[in-house]
Amino acid sequence: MTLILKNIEQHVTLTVQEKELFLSKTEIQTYKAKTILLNSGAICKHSYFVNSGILRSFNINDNIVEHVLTFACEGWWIGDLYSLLSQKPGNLFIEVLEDAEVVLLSKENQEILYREIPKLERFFRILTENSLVANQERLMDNLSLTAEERFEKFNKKYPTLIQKIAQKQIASYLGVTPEFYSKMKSRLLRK
Amino acid sequence: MTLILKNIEQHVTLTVQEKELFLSKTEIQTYKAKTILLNSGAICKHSYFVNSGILRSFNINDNIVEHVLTFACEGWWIGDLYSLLSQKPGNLFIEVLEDAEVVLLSKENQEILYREIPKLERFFRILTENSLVANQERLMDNLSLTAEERFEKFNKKYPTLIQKIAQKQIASYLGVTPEFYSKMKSRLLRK
DNA sequence: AAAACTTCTTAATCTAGGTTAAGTGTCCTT
DNA sequence: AAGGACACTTAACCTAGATTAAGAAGTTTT
Repeated sequence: MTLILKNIEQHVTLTVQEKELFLSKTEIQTYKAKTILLNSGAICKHSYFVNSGILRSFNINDNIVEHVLTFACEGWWIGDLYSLLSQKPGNLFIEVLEDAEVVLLSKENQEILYREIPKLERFFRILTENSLVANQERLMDNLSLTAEERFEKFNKKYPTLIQKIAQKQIASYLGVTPEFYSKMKSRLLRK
Repeated sequence: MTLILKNIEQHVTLTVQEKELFLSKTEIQTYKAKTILLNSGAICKHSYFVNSGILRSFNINDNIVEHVLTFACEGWWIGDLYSLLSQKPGNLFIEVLEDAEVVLLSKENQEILYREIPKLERFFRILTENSLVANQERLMDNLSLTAEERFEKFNKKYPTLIQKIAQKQIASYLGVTPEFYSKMKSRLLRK
């Protein structure tokens, strides 16, 4: 259960009281695979931290095609940041891909915690900075690499994910169709 | 000159002393168009805030093709966040597109300011959150929209930029070749 | 353990956007 | 004001990846 505290203490140090206060403002839930934690069009009320299992966030465009924005495994945060910050309806779905235990931190409690434990401003600043760096890299990769190059990079970066989740999810993350993903994979295996 | 203070005060309130301290840790420079402020392979030492003019950040892949990550006009921040945070050599160039006046904030001074004015943790957290939201939207747009749709969205979002900078820059931001951009533009005009 | 569903594979065909190339316009330089 | 370097356009042709379709292989449900 202290996974989330370990996560925080990678960047800032908390006192025992602060840890207790933090935990008192969170809530733990378990969810079965296929559960939808957030629907497109809804307002995102929580940040989610994954204790175990796998979640994903994705949107669906006019053509009814899904596109994965993020996967979140053990020790990762996930949410619809746009909706969470603006408290307006978002475009993202958040779904459980593999039975999961999740820590929920509501927006209100997050704001209370910023006031009570200012160090958490620093923690979430660093967390967000790291996400932004990763996102910028992915954006540039999508602009400048071929699907095959992105696939190989993904393989190296998340070797365990590939065994755990459906191919179509990875295809969707990479921005290709499942058919093309399959073709690409067999082409690479033949080498 | 107080543009940067106005920018900060959109999210947090500073005392007169804090404002003075902040400004004392920054430096103003003017640059001619085509000046390179940061080279790929170099370590990024500063965050840049644009008082006037236009900058861009971009990378260059193996094929010698440029891809624009960001434009920054009056009132925007720019930098190579990856390199700035890690203090490792980055992949981005930062270049002046239109004669500019820029506020430089060094990484060391930024860290001093975090210590002296903890509210700035909050400011930069919010700034980074907003960048991340914008980046995530752009990423999803690149995955799910056609070049034409991205072009129209860009038009609506940054109507003034289009008059000011070369078409090839916008093409590069959208992820298409200048030739295709030109074709697309005349196709849209014919409607 | 059969039915029903979903995922994955393979292959033929199609298209958004890339490449190459040649010509025109524009704006720095000197 | 002439020359040179870019920036933009147009057009013919090309390709990475999409679409469609149909079958095979797992999974889940009953």
